Amino acid sequence: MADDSIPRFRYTATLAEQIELRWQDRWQAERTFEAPNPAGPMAEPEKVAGRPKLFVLDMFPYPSGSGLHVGHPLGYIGTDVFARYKRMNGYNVLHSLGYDAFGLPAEQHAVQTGIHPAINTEDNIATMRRQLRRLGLGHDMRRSISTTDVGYYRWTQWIFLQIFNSWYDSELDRARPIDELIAQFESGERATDDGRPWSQLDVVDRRRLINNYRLAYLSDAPVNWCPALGTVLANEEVTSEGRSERGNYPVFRRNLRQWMMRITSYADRLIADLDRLDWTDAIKSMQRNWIGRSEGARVRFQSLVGDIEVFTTRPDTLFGASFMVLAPEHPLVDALTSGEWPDETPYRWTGGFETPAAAVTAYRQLAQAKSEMQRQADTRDKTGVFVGSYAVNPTTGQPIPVFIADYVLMGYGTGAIMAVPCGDQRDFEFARQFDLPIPPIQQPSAEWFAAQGIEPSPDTQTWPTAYVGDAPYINSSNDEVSLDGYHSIDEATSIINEWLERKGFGHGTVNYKLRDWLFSRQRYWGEPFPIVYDESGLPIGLPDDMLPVVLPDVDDYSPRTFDQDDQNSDPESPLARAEHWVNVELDLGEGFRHYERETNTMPQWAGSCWYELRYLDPTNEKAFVDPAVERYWMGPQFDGDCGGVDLYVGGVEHAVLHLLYARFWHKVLFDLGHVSSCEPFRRLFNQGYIQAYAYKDARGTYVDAFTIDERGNEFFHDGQPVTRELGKMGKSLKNAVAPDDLYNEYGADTLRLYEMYMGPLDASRPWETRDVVGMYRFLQRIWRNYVDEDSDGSRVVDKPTDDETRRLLHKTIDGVRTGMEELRFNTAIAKLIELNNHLTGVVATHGLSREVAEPLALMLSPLVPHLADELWTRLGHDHGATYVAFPTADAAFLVEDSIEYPIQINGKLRSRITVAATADDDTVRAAALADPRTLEFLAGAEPRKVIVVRGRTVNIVA
RNA sequence: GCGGACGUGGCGGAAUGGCAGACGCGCCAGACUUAGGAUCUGGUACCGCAAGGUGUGGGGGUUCAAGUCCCCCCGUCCGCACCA
Repeated sequence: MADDSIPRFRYTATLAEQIELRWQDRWQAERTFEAPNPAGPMAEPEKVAGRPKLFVLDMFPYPSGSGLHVGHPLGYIGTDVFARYKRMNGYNVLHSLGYDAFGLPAEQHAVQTGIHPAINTEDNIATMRRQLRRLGLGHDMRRSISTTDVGYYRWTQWIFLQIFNSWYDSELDRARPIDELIAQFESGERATDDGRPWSQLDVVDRRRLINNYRLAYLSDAPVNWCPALGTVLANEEVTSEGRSERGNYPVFRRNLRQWMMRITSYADRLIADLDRLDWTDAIKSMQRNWIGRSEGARVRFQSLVGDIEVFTTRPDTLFGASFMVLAPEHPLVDALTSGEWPDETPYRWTGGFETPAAAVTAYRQLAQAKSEMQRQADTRDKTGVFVGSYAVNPTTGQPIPVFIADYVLMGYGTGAIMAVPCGDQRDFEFARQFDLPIPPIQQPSAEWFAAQGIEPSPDTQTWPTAYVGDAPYINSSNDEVSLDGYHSIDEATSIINEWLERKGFGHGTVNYKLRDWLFSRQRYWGEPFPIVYDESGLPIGLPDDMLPVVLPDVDDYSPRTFDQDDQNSDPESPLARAEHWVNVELDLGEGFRHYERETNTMPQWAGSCWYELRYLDPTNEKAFVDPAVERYWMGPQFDGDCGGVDLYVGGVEHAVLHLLYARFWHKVLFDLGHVSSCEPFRRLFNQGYIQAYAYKDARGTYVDAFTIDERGNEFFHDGQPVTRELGKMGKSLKNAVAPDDLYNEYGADTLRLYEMYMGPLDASRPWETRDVVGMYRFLQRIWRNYVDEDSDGSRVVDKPTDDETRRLLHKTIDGVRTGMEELRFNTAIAKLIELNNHLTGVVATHGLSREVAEPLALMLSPLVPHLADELWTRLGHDHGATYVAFPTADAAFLVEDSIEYPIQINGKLRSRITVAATADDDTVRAAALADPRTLEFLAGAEPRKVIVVRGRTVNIVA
């Protein structure tokens, strides 16, 4: 294309870039997006007064070194459009973007290059800020913190200490300062765990006792040890195959001393408060599933070596418990394993081994090997062995055999179950596998038997499956309690629970899948714990005035990693090598003494648990956030509201971990009175992903997606056929499109507009570079309607527009407002295109009336702010459109003079009539019936019924 | 298996229970052009020359009226997954 063929002042990528860079500089110089606070160093009370506030938040990114692709900023553009729209509606909008910068990639980069991760992180953040700035995002840069800033993580450490110095009062159902617990022990109001009076405990015992109550505590419980990564992992970071989420390495259960957070104390509140949040059902249900609340009972079964406690959701089926199953690693298994097989032990139960001990050992090995083989191909065959001893069913007094089997998991409930084969499908299958009796305790309905294709019968040998559900109980009574004749699970459960409690065999309870949160990692690039140890080996929280505990500079950042299968290896924190840092002399109230620092660091999740709060008051050195500032931006807004961020936008990948952890921390801070909001994120919106086609050759290798020949429905690379699939955009799929390419070709406003136009923000959609041109053409047409392409002169005229255009303008304003409010920018843009298409016809002859030019420029402002500000100032205004009121539709122009009614006969569109908008139903009805086409279709017959829907339609039932 | 979301032209997608397919891409035609990968105008669900008919995964239902509400089935995607 020859350059001289383009009009000099056309809206090209070059012109767009000039406009965009100029406005970006001006916004920065004029501090356009700095949001005033009600108090503190960013206080501008006169700007805050009388305006509603809005806190818009993006899930902050990890500052990757590899650069952005067009998929990354989708959500950021969405929040920017919304924030800009709200600013124009008078809101005081807080919108910023920080960086979640601790974590593995920076550390690995440091190990490889020998450059300190802090330097690399800083570089990456600078790069990312530059790339995002080019998009024209209206962020308050003063608030753009990084989790790795000492000024930030000092408060992460402070919050850790708040959690460490708290306990959960289950009666008041909230966290309280640990001092209040100590006071309860001192006064005797609360008994110590072993009953000894507080005064008789020595200092170390007291500390040990208190430590058991802290919300952050050290535990020797089994944790997930990943030798290949050289660190322990949270349950949430381990896949269902027992491998690491990151890297897919084997993970082993090991007893190691690690920091835990008592998130389980908050399980019920984390579930209950979901009802008060404006989140999608999908995310809420993921959180509920993850917490996994189930109501049931704990029941103790006597055995020769002590009670075996089980958790069951069906205590009503206790009479049918005919055997027990323990997880292979259950602590009672060794004691329960008898010296030899009892008489008449079926051969099948023994696994073919001479002794129970041999069978148990062999089975445990098998179970372990199986979990390492990732339980591929749903081999759900029930396996297990008899341990050679019996327990007693408390309802019947009968001995029942005890098995171990891998279908019972140590990590859930008590790691042991009572097996009720007639009422639980897994137990049923196990019973069938081992020829165990299946005593019937419920009489299913005739319909059930019919559905199974068998005759009704209490003989469970004929049943193809277990029966689960309400049904009359049978064989369910002893001298003291009877369920026989009852037929609802709820009724039977409360009866049996009452009996269990009375007899001391058990009690109703609630069980959760959620476990306490493993909070320590053997990593360098993370927040150091504000914890030291004295000679007792017990942890001591540092006083606030010793914060921050700064991450020491070390020569070797690398974690000690091991062969991925070396499960006997031990974690070793890189910080342990910084001996001068680990060993400190501190005065903690008893004069200077020697202490050793905690050498673990916090997990990457820590920094993202509270960053939204720091945006509010990023420079505060007295507090993590000024309470008045927090109350202003995040406080409850209405009755029953928890408060929190007004709009939080991010991907579903954080549905569980980040959102659960952040809610937990926020609730602790709420309980302790540090924040006024009881939830961090009132409204959560999950943006979709930008997908892109990826192409694989015959060998299954991804090939460059930009050198594909498309012939009909077939695709070729270098002449070879390749297959197409839709995936996430990214380097590994060789289908990433860089924003720079779009800037060069079209400009940032076009890119913004295209991303918003592709579809609703919450849907994923494939990127099509060839579609971008549509938005480019639209902006060019806009430009051409305002500016003469040849002379750069204005085409705007100071005279009123015509009626038709005016009505369309107000309809557009109405539609655009709706789209903006509902985050459906695609429909808002469509309305703007319609208006502009109409204007294109008008402008050629009449010029562009200022009456339309001004509101159109303003409506464009949230979407294409650079172009809009340029047009706005060309209209004679001194400043950009950021704080100019968004146009309001005048209802007078939304009503038409006349309305065209479609006439349906028997629901089918047959004709149209046009009547005055003021016509009442009878008039419309008469006009419809007088319509020649209607008469033709009715062929003289009387209509049975005529329905007139004002302003919509007429339906005639013939 | 359980839970959640969803299914509309060649493609991305629009439709408070009230004219299905707004808007964009692509495609077709025309205008202006030495030229068009610029711009402007018109057309474009499917079948049919037309009149007309058929159409929102499939089947049933509610309703004057269903893409939208209800039931069943099929399919896609996401999460959890031997959770007692």
